[in-house]
Amino acid sequence: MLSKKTKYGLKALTYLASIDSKEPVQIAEIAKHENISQKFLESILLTLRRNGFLGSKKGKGGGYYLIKEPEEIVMTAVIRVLEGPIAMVPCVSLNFYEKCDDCPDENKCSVHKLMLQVRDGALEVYRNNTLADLIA
Amino acid sequence: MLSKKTKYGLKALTYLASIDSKEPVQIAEIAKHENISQKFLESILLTLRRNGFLGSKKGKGGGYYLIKEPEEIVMTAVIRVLEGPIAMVPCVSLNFYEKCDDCPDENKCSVHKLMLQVRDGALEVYRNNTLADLIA
DNA sequence: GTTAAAATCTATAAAAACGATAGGGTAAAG
DNA sequence: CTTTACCCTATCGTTTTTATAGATTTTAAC
Repeated sequence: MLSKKTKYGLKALTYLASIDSKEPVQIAEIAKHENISQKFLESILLTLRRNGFLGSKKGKGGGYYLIKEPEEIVMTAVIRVLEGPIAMVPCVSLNFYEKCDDCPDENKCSVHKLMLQVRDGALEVYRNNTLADLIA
Repeated sequence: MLSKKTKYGLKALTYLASIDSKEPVQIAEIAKHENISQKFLESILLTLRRNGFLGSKKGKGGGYYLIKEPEEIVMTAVIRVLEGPIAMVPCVSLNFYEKCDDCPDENKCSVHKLMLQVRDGALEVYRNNTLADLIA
C-alpha cells in the first residue's frame, strides 16, 4: 500500500510542475488545492527539499518551488525518498539490501525468485516516468 | 513491503509443492523447516484452506496438503488472498476498487496514472508465475 | 533601520491503525 | 485418550498519520 506521505508528495510535486513558473508557492495553497493536511504536507515538502527536489524561500512571498525541470525528475528517485525501497522484500532491494534471517539460500527461495521479477517490473515503470510524463 | 503473512504463506505452499506427495504435512514440520512461528503459520494455513488452496485432515496423521496441482496455483490468486490488493492505491485496483476522497478527477491524477502502470507490471508477473514455476 | 507580518523550520507527541505473536480452549480423527 | 487441526481473543510493538506549540528567518512596509 502506498503511504499517504508518498501520495501527497507526488501530488505536491505535480502541482508545482503544473504551475510552471518558478515562483514560490505557499504550503497553504498546495494543501488547499490538493486536499492535504497542511502540517503533514509541511514535513513532506521539507524532506523533498532536503533531498534536492525543491527549493524554498522564507518570509513574505515565500514558499516552495521546483529546483529542477520536470523532465529531470525521475520517479525512481522520488519514490525512494518518500516511500523507501522499491522492492517488496529487502533481499531483492538494490539500494536497501538486507539478508533474510530465515532463508539459508536466497537463490532457492521462492519468495526471492518472485519478488525479483516484481521489483524489475516496478523499476522499469519508475525509470520510464518523469514528473513531466505525469502532467501530460 | 510484503507482509510476513504473505511471505510465510508462499514458503509454506512452496514446501508442500516440493514434497510432491499428497500426504498431509503437520504444521509443526512446515514451521520448523521454514523457520516460521508455528502459531502464526497456523492462522495463515487456515486462510489458505478457506480459500481453496489447501485441504486439511485432523487427528493423528493429519496436516495440510495441496488441493490443486502446483501448475494450477497462479500467483495473482495467492497474493490477493494473503496480501490483499495488488494495486498500491485503491483507485487502480481491479478487485478492491475504491474512490479517493480527495482527487476530484481520477483521470487527471498523477498518482493514479503512475500507479496504474505499476499495477499492470505487477499483474503481469503474478499472472506468469504459478507455484510450479517457483520451485523449478 | 525598525518593526511586524508571513512564511518556513523544528521538535514532540498523541492517536490511530496495523502486524506479528502467544495462550487457551474446542472438535474431530485415529 | 492422544494427536492434531480449528477457533477466538488479547497483547505487544511498530509504523503511519495527524496535531500542537513554538522558534527562526526573510521580506515588505513604514
